[in-house]
Amino acid sequence: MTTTAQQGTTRRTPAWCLVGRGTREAVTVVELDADGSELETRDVPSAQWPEHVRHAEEEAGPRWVWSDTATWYPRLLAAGVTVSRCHDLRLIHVILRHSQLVGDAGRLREATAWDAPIDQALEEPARGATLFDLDDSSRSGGVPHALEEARAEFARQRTATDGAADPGRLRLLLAAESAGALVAAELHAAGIPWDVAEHDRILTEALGPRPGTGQTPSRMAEAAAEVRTALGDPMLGIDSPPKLLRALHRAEIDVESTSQWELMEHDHPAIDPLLRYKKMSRLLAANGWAWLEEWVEEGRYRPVYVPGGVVTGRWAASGGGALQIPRQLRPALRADAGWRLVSADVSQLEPRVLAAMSGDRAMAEAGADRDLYSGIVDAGVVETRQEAKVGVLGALYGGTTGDSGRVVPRLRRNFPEAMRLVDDAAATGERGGTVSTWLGRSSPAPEAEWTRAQTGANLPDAAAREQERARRAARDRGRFTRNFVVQGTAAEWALSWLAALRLALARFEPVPETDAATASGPVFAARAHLVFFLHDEVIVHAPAAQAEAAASAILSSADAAGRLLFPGSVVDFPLDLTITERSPTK
DNA sequence: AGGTAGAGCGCG
DNA sequence: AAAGCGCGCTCTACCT
Repeated sequence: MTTTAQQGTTRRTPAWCLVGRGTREAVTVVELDADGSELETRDVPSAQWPEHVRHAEEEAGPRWVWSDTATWYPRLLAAGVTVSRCHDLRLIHVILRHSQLVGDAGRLREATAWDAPIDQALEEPARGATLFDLDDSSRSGGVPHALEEARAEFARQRTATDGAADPGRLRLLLAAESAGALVAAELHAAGIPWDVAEHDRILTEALGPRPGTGQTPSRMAEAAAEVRTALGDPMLGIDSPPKLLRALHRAEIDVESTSQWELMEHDHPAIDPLLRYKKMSRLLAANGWAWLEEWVEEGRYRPVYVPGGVVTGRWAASGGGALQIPRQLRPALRADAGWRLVSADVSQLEPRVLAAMSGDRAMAEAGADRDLYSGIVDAGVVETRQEAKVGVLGALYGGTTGDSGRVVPRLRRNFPEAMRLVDDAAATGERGGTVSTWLGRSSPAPEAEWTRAQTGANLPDAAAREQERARRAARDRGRFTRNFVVQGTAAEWALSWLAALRLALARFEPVPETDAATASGPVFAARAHLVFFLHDEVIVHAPAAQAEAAASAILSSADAAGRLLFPGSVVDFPLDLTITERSPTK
């Protein structure tokens, strides 16, 4: 146990610092030993709280326990303070409440304020605002920020975790989830460096020059005119699917919907301009000039990331469609002068995760040190890389038709352990059961309506229609649980990767702040930092001199994540990594 | 007028 | 070519 001398007395450094809103205008900090016993409690005036945290970080680097990272951490970041680790009570509550690894969840399973769905709009702390300007109901859907409630919840969570079937595994998940919450707040604070001029250039090239308000860009208007001419309907409202569908039928184009994949199968002079129009219309609506004005400020795009926003454990995002930035606009993501973007994505993360979870040696070998799909071809399982890809995706998603349906049986013969794992997960889901990820995040129980339909369909007098509907619902749920175990474990791998990476980057020596990067704020203008995360992909914004070191950190963090989750596994997680000034379109 | 469902399409 | 999983966002149609 580390000790520090302070004012003549010897003090044990805390393993945990539980913080909560205390008395008026103060944050109460309860320092706890590793075993949870209290060392010291103090009130810190809220104005001095960031300084207190900075000091504690330098001294011991405790794990900060707080109600909700999205509430507490932005205030520290705004004051230029980062923390190494935390325990996010809100996110962890959700995991523990549902996890199959937790035998006796006690009161965690009861509906409480900790379960309230949160208002996902992360509020910027107003200038000079303190935690005391927030009452519990003002955001986070009523998650309690007061000390006593946080303390009681933390105790419940510790009991549940200590008594879990595999506490070590679960603790990894809780730590990774919390680290993700820190990353999410940091990504928002730093912002994505966004080149407005480049974005405008891409829009102008694709759509024509920016039109006046309410006007259609010229190239879109031209395509629309071509469509109307080709369909012989000069007044056609192309943006209305029902009207468009009727016009297509009048022109004897036999489609059931107006979606592009169906249109593409037909040969008619209206099709090409229509597809071009749709593409342009989408770009304009989702990421046009209005988007640019709304979302990019001082060269930074700051989406709100929502850790734990997806049942599988993936993040969601709100604000400008952060997870759907079209490839076309990737070049607008550009490093500041003198800085670089270090981009990395994992090749075939989900199938590799499946190989590791199931211990399928043949699948691990197919991916060893190379493209997994090519490896499946080389192993003689299928003829082409495309077949391998479609087959593997079919295995993960539950595809039964077309090429994927044809290839999956071959995968089942060649990769029996991997296929058994996903097939079992599907079977469990079809029965209404619960499945869990590698680290213990469990799937939600079926809706009452789903269960009712299954029970009803089993009654002797059930109508054939009812039975068919119930069977379809069962298969739908089976595909969901099949994918849940893999998608969810891949999310755990990615969180572990992020967690290791942010700690590695935090150890980089600060550089003198450059004018260029000051838009990222006091913490991030002085060293390499994460600016983007998308399921299996990260981008680090780094001073040119730190770019190589950042690349190494990304690689070694991926390695560490693999070893942490799957000790002894032969499965590797290769990255595609580039150092550029401008993000490549790929 | 205002809320919501569905279509459609972007991302992994 | 999509299919089979998970999302968010914008638009229109349709409801109260």
